[in-house]
Amino acid sequence: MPDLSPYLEKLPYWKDLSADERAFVRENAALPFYPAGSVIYGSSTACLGMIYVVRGSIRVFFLSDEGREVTLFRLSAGDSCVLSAACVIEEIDFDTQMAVEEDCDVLVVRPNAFAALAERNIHVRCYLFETATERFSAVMWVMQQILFSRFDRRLASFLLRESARLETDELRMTHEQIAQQVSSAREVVARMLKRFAAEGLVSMSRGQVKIVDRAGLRKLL
Amino acid sequence: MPDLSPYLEKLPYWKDLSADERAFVRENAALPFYPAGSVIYGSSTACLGMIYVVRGSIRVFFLSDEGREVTLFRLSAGDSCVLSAACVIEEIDFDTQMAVEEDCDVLVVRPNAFAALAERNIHVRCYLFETATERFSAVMWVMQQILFSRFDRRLASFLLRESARLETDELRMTHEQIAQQVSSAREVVARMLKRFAAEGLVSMSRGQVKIVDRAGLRKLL
DNA sequence: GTTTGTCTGTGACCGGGTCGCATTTCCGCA
DNA sequence: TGCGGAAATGCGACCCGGTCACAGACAAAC
Repeated sequence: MPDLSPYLEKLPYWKDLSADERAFVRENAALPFYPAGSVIYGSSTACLGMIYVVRGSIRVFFLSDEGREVTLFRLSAGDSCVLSAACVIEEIDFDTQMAVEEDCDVLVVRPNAFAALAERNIHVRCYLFETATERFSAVMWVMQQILFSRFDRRLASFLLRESARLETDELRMTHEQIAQQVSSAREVVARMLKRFAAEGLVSMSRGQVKIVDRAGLRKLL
Repeated sequence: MPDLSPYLEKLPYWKDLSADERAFVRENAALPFYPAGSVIYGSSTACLGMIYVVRGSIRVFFLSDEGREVTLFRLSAGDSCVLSAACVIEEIDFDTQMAVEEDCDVLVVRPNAFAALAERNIHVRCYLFETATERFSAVMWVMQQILFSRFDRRLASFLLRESARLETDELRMTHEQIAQQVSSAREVVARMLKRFAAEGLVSMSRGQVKIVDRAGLRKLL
């Protein structure tokens, strides 16, 4: 059993806990490892609780009955999230899925413990709603994109963002993976990338997209 | 200048305020009247502040550059909302519009005052994020509908909900108004209503839709 | 009556999601 | 070295719903 202290101290509300409460959290926390590809939270899994990502990255998305996915946001090292504790938060009554993109170590505070804590300590309660609100804000931006932006814009914007994030203009992703991130279908991404390629904005090869004309892409926004 | 006390006491966080804070709110509150049709908050208006609806109803929606609207939720008597104070809440950085549906009396706490209050009083701060989260939850439901539900379902569901809410099966609404509520276009609503009528689910006349076969509509869900 | 504005009906078109299947590329392994 | 299968891509047909451009149809005011 590893010592969780260094991670527990990273919790945004740790400083607002009493000694008793800290002990209580310590007893109800764990640090599981999740391999890439695993689904850590969703309709088929039990309630997870509040999470803090120590290493790796997680994709949070809607899943429809027919299997369509809409990506809401991604969590990476240092992020915490309470949507995985939705089941014990009465103010939140919708359901999301969480899938691991890169191998993850995740600090988990069990759902009931977290709920009890939020009940007793107003700082924790405040933290809970505050992070939820921040996610809200981010998700609203995504929704505006999906609802109002033509697909060429959305794809161009994604390619530019991703290239900036990874500091390279050779993106190692399949059309399928891109489609997942921009919440569209593989064929649609392929169609548009082909158009982009015809216009000299990008070049393609199996499993990779290379940005050729960054300025041209930016003009689409 | 009317006495605002009876309304101020309805604020969810009123009981958590000190005497000083109550006086402060009193000095920074107002009770304007807004006629149906007016836009009380949006890209073209100043920041409004935290609101509490005393009478009437308000529609909150996204507005795209091209003028498309997506209805998020509606506020009616007794509801409060902080999205109209988004400009002073750094955790919220997206923008909505608010339009009056039925003549409204609205208790308003000016933005800076509300922000100052939230800064000083953790209960107010907690209230702020808590209501934001509740809206979040409701909006997510709407988004799931728009993203995943076929239009016939969405329309049927709206007709049934509205008929239940108003306790009548004769809905006095134009196609245009219906389209606004379900975030679609007038022509699309007309098409679908015609189909519903052909199937004997509803009957139509100018400015009104009558639900004929409630069970049939429900079967669409 | 006529006028005017609101409401509704309709056909054509477009973007993008869906489906089915063909083809190419990669990679492990005989 | 070549083969088999999975993964990745290409592509045409179709559907749903949003958009556009009109053309009636109806109601209230005069």
